Amino acid sequence: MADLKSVPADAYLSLAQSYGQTFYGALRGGGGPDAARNYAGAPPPLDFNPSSRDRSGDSSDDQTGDDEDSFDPTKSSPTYDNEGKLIGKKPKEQRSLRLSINARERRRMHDLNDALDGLRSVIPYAHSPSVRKLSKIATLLLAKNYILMQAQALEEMRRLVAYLNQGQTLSSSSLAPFGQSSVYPYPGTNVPNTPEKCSAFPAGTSSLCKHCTDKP
DNA sequence: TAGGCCATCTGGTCCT
DNA sequence: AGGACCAGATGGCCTA
Repeated sequence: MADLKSVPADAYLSLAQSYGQTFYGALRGGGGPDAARNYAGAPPPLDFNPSSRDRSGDSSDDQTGDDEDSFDPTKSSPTYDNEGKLIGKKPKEQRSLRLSINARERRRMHDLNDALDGLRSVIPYAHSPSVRKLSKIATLLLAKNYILMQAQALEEMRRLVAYLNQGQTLSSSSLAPFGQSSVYPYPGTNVPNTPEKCSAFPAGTSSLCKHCTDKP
């Protein structure tokens, strides 16, 4: 499903067009085996485990987990609140509440990342180990363009179906062979037998349309 | 080394 | 009150 083959090459290029550096940078990144190093990892486990994450070297990560923190006064002293809101609470309670909030936020971000992974899995781009995973912004932009492209393809298909239906009706009444009918499915478009440009697809040519693909 | 990307922490705001 | 959401700050990792 999420295969490059499902999208014509030119369409794919146009998909990437609005991306700019971010997208190309992501694709470019895949050179060596280490290109996908950090990005080849599975989505974060549901139950967060700092030791299982590649980026556990992050200093802030040391505070993750719900009970692992040996309270570091230099990092989060109760006095950090200059509004005085938390001053009245016991430091342990404050700390516990903070950790709980942090854990929730972490979970929320992991869910968001899981959703992004799901999105990446259904949009067409090279899912090869040698290609770096799309960044978040690139994923969103590519998905948007992909949706727009699919909508356009759907519309094109609808028009073609309408055109074919009409052609069938006319040919059954032996007016003209299909493709040479003087009647076109769109008002005001009396198309000659070999049109310069297919008016069925104003946005351009279509691989679905005989007029567009046939060379005179 | 600069820039891009990311995870996490944190405080604020809004909603139930 | 507690949870969800958001945006800013921070620091780490990686690549050109």
